Amino acid sequence: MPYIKAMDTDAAAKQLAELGNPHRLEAFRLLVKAGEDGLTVGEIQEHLKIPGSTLSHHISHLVWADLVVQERQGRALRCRANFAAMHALIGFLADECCAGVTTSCDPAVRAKAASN
Amino acid sequence: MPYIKAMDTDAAAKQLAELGNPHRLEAFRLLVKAGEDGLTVGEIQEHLKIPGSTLSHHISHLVWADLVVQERQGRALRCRANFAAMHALIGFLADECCAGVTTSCDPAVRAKAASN
DNA sequence: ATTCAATTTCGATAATTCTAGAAATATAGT
DNA sequence: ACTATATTTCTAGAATTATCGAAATTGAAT
Repeated sequence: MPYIKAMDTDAAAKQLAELGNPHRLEAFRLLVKAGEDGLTVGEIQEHLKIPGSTLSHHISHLVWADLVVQERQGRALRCRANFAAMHALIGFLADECCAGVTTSCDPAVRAKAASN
Repeated sequence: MPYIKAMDTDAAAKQLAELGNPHRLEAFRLLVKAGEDGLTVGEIQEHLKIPGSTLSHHISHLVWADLVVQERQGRALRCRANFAAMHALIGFLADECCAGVTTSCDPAVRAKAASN
């Protein structure tokens, strides 16, 4: 049974490639750390210190790959990591490297591991 | 406690970028499926059906990123997935997305999950 | 030594991605 | 309507990556 839903190689490659850029990976890391609150584009920019147009380009990549979702809040755009997509990607990689086991991102696995 | 060893963002980005190419991801998938036996470059080529020079280029990327190791066997080059590196990468991603839990690639977690 | 087989290196071109300034758009406040 | 803020879109150049044929390398076999 696939973790969330079957992911084909091309979709996984797309997401991996998007995460494979230092600026984008760092931005994504920040968003994960920020959790459900997410961060605005401006807040991300304060950390990355790169021009807005460059950052916007990178974030649009992450959105296009469905790794980040955006929601407008007034004149700011709030970005959030798409945790479900990330879990699916990790599940795909775990399938590749561990021959089908689920990841501990799976609540069921975490519960079992925690019960000790 | 990090999964295998701490991985910095740039190293992770490098590996993610290398896996983020459809040809390379497919080649890596084949190597994972092949397990410890690995595959020769020629065997990989039979599957991918791309020119040898192109394939060689892609494999050298995977080797450079430490995701694949090569060993000469007569006139063939046998390639193997670097499972330890893959585990470390998945561990890094899991840290990013699950706030520090280990992956089920971790034998301890797998044992706990299996004991039910 | 010659030949064959497996793979890499070279070299050139095509395609993609990155970067960032300038202009445009969207929203809120006055 | 005007102004300021937040962010994107446009545009173009620079840099990187992908592709693949041809030539070179490596090792095995005759």
